[in-house]
Amino acid sequence: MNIKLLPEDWINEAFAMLAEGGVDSIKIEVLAKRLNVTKGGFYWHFKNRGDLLERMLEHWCQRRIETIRGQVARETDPVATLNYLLGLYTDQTNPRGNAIELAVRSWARQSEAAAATIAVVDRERLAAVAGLFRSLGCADAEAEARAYLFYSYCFGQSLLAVGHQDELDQIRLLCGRLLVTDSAHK
Amino acid sequence: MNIKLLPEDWINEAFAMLAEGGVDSIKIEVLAKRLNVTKGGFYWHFKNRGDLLERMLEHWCQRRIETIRGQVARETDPVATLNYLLGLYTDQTNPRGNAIELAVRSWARQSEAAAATIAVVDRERLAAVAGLFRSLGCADAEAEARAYLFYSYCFGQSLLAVGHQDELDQIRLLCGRLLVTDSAHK
DNA sequence: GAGCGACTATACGATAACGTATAGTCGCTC
DNA sequence: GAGCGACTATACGTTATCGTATAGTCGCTC
Repeated sequence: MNIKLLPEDWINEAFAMLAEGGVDSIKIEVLAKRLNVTKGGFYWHFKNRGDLLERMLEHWCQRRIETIRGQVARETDPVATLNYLLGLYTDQTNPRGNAIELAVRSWARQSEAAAATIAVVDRERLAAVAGLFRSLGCADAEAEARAYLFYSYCFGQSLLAVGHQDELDQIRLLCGRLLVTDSAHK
Repeated sequence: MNIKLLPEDWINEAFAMLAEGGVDSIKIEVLAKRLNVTKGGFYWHFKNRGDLLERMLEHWCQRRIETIRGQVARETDPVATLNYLLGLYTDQTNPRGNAIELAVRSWARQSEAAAATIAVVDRERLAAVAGLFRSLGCADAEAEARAYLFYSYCFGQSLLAVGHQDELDQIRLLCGRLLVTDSAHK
């Protein structure tokens, strides 16, 4: 009756659970129930829970790298690209992606494998953004520092729980200026 | 034979577990074992697991507020204070405090109570740091934005997993300049 | 040294999760 | 329409954890 579930489907739903409650909240039977099947199916596709987690990391790593490469490759205006990237983390339009990002990073604090994965992704993203800053005329060291600050801000910001929306919008606008626009005026 | 355990002791050890593995890793029996007693004692001091978690939040909230107030009250040179605060998060000297900070924030994503707690702490800290920036001559809006950027950087930075130590030191030095020193030259 | 308050130790029942085993179903091909 | 590969459903054993109950111990006071 139902269309067959692919490993992708399990992984996707597992990411939803990850976003909602962290790695530890990924329970196989709960996951199966959310997909309206029983856990028997899970063990067809996956060796065990660890296998799922591994494949989630691979999946996430690949997508993140594809995405950042795509975004920078298509770049014409570095400032616009930086502002766009910034928006990915500050906009309320992508709460899920944001939650996943944080959850994976939280996961990395307990798991070597996850830590290794985010290290790969971070290197890629920092290199990409540092490149943008260089094309705005920053020297190598400053470009790297600005990239580092840039991503720290992106992630750290989702950890701060303050302010009302309009107030926040104002603050973030100014932050964007400090992070991006200022670097071009030199 | 053993000196009696106070609720504080339980809470402290629970924070250690929190730092190591997140809220979900706080298991009562494991906690008791780490204190070399059995869980019977736990239920003498605490109504149940939720009670422990609540009291941990209260404890954390109080300490964080005391700390930030103390640090700012004793202030003579705002730049030095800002750099000192920055150091608290970047130095490797306080990995535990850092880990707790992140773990509590991660916890806040699953729990209303934790979210409310960090909101209180964040408000306090942002107000304190914004005050420092104002005393460096920043206008209100800019001071708030800089404070927001400042703390986002602090937390976000512990989420980034890249670079070797010497490289990182260099980057962080520059970030400190972008965040703090620059704001004074206006 | 009896008794009490503040605990700790042990044992228990309940639930939830993991992973396995086994039997069933469904859709496709031949 | 038989058979096969790709799954799903059900049932099971095991372990971890929660919370409770109950009995013990320890140190102090009177």
